Amino acid sequence: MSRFVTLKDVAEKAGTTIGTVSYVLNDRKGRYISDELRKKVLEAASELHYIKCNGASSLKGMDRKLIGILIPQFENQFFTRICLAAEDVFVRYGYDLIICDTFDDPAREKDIIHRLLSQRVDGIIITPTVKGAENTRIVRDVGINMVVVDRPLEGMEGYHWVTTDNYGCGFSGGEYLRECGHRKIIYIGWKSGIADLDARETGLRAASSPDSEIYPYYADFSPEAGFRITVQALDEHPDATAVFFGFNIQAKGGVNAFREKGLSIGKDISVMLIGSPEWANTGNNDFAHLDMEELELGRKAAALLLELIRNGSPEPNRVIQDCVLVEGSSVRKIQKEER
Amino acid sequence: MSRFVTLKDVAEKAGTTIGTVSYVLNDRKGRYISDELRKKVLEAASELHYIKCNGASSLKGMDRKLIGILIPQFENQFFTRICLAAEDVFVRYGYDLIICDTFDDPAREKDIIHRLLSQRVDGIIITPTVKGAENTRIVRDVGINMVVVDRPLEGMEGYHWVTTDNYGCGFSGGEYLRECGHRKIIYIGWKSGIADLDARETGLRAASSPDSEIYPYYADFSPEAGFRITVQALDEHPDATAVFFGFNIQAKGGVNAFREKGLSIGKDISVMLIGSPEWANTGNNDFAHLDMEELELGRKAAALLLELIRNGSPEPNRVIQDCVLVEGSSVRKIQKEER
DNA sequence: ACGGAATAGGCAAACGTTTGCATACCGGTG
DNA sequence: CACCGGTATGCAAACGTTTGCCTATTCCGT
Repeated sequence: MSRFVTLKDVAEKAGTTIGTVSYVLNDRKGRYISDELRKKVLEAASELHYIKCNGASSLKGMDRKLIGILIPQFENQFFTRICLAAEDVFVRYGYDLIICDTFDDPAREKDIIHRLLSQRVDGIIITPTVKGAENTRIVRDVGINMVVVDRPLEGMEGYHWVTTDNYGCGFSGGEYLRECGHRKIIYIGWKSGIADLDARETGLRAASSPDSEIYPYYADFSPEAGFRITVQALDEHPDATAVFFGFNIQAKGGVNAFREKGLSIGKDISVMLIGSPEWANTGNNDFAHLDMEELELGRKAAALLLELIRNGSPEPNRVIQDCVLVEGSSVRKIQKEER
Repeated sequence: MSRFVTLKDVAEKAGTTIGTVSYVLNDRKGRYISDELRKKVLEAASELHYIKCNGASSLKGMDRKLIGILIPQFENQFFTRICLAAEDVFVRYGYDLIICDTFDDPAREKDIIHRLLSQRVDGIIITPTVKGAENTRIVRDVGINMVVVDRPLEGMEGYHWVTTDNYGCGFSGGEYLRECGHRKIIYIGWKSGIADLDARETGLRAASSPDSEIYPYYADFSPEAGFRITVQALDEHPDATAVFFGFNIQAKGGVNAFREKGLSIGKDISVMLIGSPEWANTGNNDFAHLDMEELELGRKAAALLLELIRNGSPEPNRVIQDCVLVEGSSVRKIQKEER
């Protein structure tokens, strides 16, 4: 099938031995090599188009130059942006990124982790499923570096974690809606089983004024479910003046419900969401939202993992990143006298 | 650092030798192994949490179980969808996917290809840059299977290629605009240096009626460039009734130009694009567009590559996928008497 | 009783690297 | 001249697998 040039081939052509070739190509010090021979080796390697076999060198304890990243939803821009940013960091240090989609399925997650270990990756970045703590135990056991992003490993201690301020997201959004005069708010959320994510709703409630009414609705983590639940919520609460989407993926379907119901966004109904999908401010859309700056999140996670791989770090790190409120015409400012 | 269990450890615990363990774990036939010993080996492996080292077995000619995919723009949903679909196919066969962003930079592409070969991937899927033919020569030389997606390898023969019908996209769009009565159309395109992509404009022109006017504008492959060029085009051609975006990435910025100029999409100006970014039909947006069905594209490419890896295939394959016209309220139907 | 399957499993060579150890030459110093 | 440190390179063991080649026992038919 495929035929690769090996050190042996290079050594033969340069008239020396594989040991010497290895030293030259890796530019190792602690060994004397004449300029003449070095040049011959380099030439031979280049002429034969020698490409080192990473798998073989990793057997000798070298870096595999491979990082695995597990995300729960590839179609969710929040996660693809994290990957994008991480990849950009890793390539600078010669690492390749294996990107895996768990589809939020714990069984699939377990499987993927196994495969990644089998590839002997140098490190893992993961946004875990509900069973993440259990599934990642093996990673810790074999001693592979890992950084958790976004969601926590529930029931586990002492891991490295880079995340957003979920409570803050909810709170900032709630504050903005309160300031704009909204008192009856539909909240669309996801019952993920991950306590940390529920803080979005908690934050929203905490920021709302005491006389406010929050109508909570929960659906699956998909645009379709978001659409259906939004229609239902609007039907059941025609008095609501605003809809707050806790998750952009549900919002994507949800925002299509208003057209369906003949409601004009920013006039008949105010809409806001957590996250910055590209549709939020493109074309006719101008949605108020909370930017979680996921590019920065990905960069931080990648940098932390690299640090761990290179130097190790005894004490577990935890980084919480603030979110940024972005105003938009999708939220109407209700005058005092209107209420 | 990390400490993995090896075949030797398992063999010791099971009271046998590594050879036998290997046979058992890989379920190789052609060798007799008593049920008793097999059970002991399996138990030992599971208790010790043995995880095979793929790198070592690939040294012996086994599959690396690793596929590389190169795309020019990670932030472009067209490509992320291709990856998403491909990943989904590959995992079913136990392959991991290394996703790499070339940023359309030939030097980076060359670098990435080198790294992937160094990982001894079993196959490569690539949407090449302008220098793709040159940069992928080495892939062919070492005999690694490769499938090209979307753009061609210009100046090269006999490779496997899965692509969309660029001419057809332009033609279908032009036809639709003609039927809706549009005669003065701004075309926003990308001077990529890739002839195949220019067929989009050619198709548009071919479908337009003879008395039509096409105003072509070209910009870089980014939303920002798309925005600027659209503003300029609108300034220079206030008589145009429609704008046709050849590339969704430019369109993303471009569609924000209309708000800026006080033009209402679907009323004052008609807008259409090639591609199906998620913003096109979300919330207030309802853009007519040409769906290239990239999920299907990714699936086909992955399936073809798998086929090549498993069975090989002498004659190079070429698959061209049709695009689908999706109507939308962004295009106004101009009445005869209005003209 | 004997030859030959069939059953069962050990041994060691290879895959492509990295690296410690050994060798060998040279010039200079005591 | 014996010794030493510096220079330059070869040799071979290991890393964790896979697999071809042995050996040894049992069982059956003649």
